[in-house]
Amino acid sequence: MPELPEVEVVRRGLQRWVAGRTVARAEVLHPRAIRRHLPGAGEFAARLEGRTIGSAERRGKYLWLPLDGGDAVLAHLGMSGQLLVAEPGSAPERHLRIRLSFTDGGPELRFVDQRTFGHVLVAPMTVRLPRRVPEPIAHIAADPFEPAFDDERFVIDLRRRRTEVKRALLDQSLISGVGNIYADEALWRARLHGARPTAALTRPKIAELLAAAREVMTEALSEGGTSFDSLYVNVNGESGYFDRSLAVYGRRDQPCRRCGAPIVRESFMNRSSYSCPRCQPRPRTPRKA
DNA sequence: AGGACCTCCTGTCTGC
DNA sequence: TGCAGACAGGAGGTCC
Repeated sequence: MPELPEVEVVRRGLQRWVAGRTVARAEVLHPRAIRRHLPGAGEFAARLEGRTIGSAERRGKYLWLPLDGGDAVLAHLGMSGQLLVAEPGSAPERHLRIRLSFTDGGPELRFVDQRTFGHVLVAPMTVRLPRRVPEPIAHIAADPFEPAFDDERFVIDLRRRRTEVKRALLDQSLISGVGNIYADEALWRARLHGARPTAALTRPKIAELLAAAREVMTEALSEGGTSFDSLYVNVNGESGYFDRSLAVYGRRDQPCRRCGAPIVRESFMNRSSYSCPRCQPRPRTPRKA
């Protein structure tokens, strides 16, 4: 559920609470949480203990903490992941998966994740410019708030795809940070149905869609990030969410805030898409029967 | 090789 | 009441 704005809230929390601190001990309480760290839990802990965290970085929905020595702790929150700051010795959360304690004896960093779609690993950094990122996410595109994001490139690449526009928005190798909620919100703002073929979109329409995505995520961030299920909490354990501002997501049968037509829910890739049937008409020629 | 679908996972909610 | 099934969905893997 956490998308770019929610992850950015977490990043800011990490920057405040763990940057500059040295890891004393790393405990893995559930092996699935480090399943992408192929050498396993013992090596994961050994790679962390004694290392000092430099800062907190983000690209799209990925977070990382550069370590002295050149590699980084990389994390993805998945659906339900939380990074919590907690007093040492305080009661473990029900779904506590990883715990980092620090040499200064201050607050621990805990990775808590009910559905275990999230993961954490330690990895080297790429050397590729303009921005060095952890190797496992070298294929993840810049997010639309990074200086490295190229609007003109995005327009060209999107039109080159032979797919539907919502699928393209969710494709993290084209643009990162956009998930199901903000994809639906951006499409509503741009008055586009998610099933519209990307190749048929005009350049101005794509620019409008990109602007809408930036707007909706900027607004979400200004409200502290959003998350519907109570699972999402920011790094300090404080819940953040932004549901009042959503125009379509989760609003089936409620009136469109623009035209009053009842919002419809459609099935999409085993999940949901919400849209206004009047403002965002389905394409006339469906790609599939 | 790009695009589409499958799967992982657990807690909550709905309907019979 | 209880249980089965739907639902939430990011992203890597796999298949075509």
